[in-house]
Amino acid sequence: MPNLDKSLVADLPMFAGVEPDDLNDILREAQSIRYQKGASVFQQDEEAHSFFILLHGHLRVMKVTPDGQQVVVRYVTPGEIFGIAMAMGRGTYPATALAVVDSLALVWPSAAWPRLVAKHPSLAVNTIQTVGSRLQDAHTRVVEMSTEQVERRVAHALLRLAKQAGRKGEDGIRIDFPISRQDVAEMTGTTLHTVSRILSAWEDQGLVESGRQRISIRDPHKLFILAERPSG
Amino acid sequence: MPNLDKSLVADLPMFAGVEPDDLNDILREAQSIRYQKGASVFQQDEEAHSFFILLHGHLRVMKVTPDGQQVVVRYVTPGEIFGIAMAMGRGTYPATALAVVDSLALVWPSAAWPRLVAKHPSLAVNTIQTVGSRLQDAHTRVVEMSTEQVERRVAHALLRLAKQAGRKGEDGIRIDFPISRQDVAEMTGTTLHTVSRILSAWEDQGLVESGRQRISIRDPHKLFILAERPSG
DNA sequence: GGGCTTGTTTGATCTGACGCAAACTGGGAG
DNA sequence: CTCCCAGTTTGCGTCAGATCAAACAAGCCC
Repeated sequence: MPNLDKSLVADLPMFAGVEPDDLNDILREAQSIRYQKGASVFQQDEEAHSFFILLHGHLRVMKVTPDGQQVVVRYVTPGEIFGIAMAMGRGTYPATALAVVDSLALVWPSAAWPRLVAKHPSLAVNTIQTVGSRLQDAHTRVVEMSTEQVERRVAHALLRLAKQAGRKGEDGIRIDFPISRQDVAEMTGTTLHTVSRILSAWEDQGLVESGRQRISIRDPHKLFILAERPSG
Repeated sequence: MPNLDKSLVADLPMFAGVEPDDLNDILREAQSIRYQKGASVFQQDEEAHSFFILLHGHLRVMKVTPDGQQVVVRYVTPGEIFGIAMAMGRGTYPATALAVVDSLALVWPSAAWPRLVAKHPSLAVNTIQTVGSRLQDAHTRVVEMSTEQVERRVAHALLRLAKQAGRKGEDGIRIDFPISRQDVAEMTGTTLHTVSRILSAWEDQGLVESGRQRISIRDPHKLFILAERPSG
């Protein structure tokens, strides 16, 4: 993995507790690959040949049902490890990852994983924490889907997006990659029509400002109230 | 951990690749504790003082929302590790675990985890796989909640219960612990009323046979068809 | 810059499932 | 054996949100 600023990578949670020398050893086996906007990084059910760390850009991870419906599992933000299907004991990827903007990732062959983990036990510990926190997120989402109605689910989704990919601008916190009504619908288990109606209503109230594949949160606090309040 | 048949424990997936001597080392730090039906093993938001392996019985793991609604996260079956909040980097349990029948578990202090993992790297590898497979399950559930309507969600839930806690009887596959309509509702994000209606209909069609806190699947194949078919 | 594609808005209608309410029943406690 | 309670069944009215349908707009390509 030539010509890459290691100081950035060294601070990632995945490499916490890893000595600089060991880090070099780990990075030596990786290559960096660019993905153009719209390109797929890996496909659902494809053999899990590699695992990755995102350096730049944003990915959408989604699952497709047998009858063609899509569900957005999550968005990957820089610094995150992803595609670790092999480490989780699977032979294939459980979902598809797509670059929503031009992106750059470190890529290791899955075959390197057992060796790396054996040599650098911190990796295993950090991976447990990473996967564990994703499990929490997934459970949170199950709880939301079970108990909240659509408007609040959308509010929660937007707040989450703002936290992990929000960029402060003059019109509030803007989600830093193109995202459509359809995408939000696939994150919250509803339809683009309903999302559109909700965003229109929020726009009238001055809560958000949005357009074609673009959402900014003007009033995060009010949105938060709306997300938490049983019926507000 | 005195007087326990180690041969049973040795075959658990969590201890795959662990040498017998090492296993003794691990088990030495555990104690076994009994939980009466209805007793809580740990509580949501409580400090994560211990982690566990279930030896006998069944636990219901659930989350409670701020406004008091419950969601069943999963049922724990014998052989499974649970309560590993600490390993996942959390200080408190994210959910409550309740014994639905008299149960028996091995219990380790959470403080022992780092030491055990450091000494027996297989534990970390196995834990990643365990947590990973739970993450898959959770994502599957999110997809179901997003794309399927209630009847199919209930069908999937029952099939899953049958697979992990089914006991063959004369009236089909019976779920091996007391489970109410309310419980099924909390697993599928619906109400006990709707579950009751669905089960009644299925009973008329000879798909299931059920009663007070008791469900048997008479015709798993037809139920499976119903669960998978877009509109059957 | 004109046309086309892709995403968005908004209206009208329909319905699955929820909420409420009330009756019913299995099985344990005394 | 009877009472009682928790769990279950079932009917009915209602509504959040899906579905269907159509017009509309922002970019992008040529």
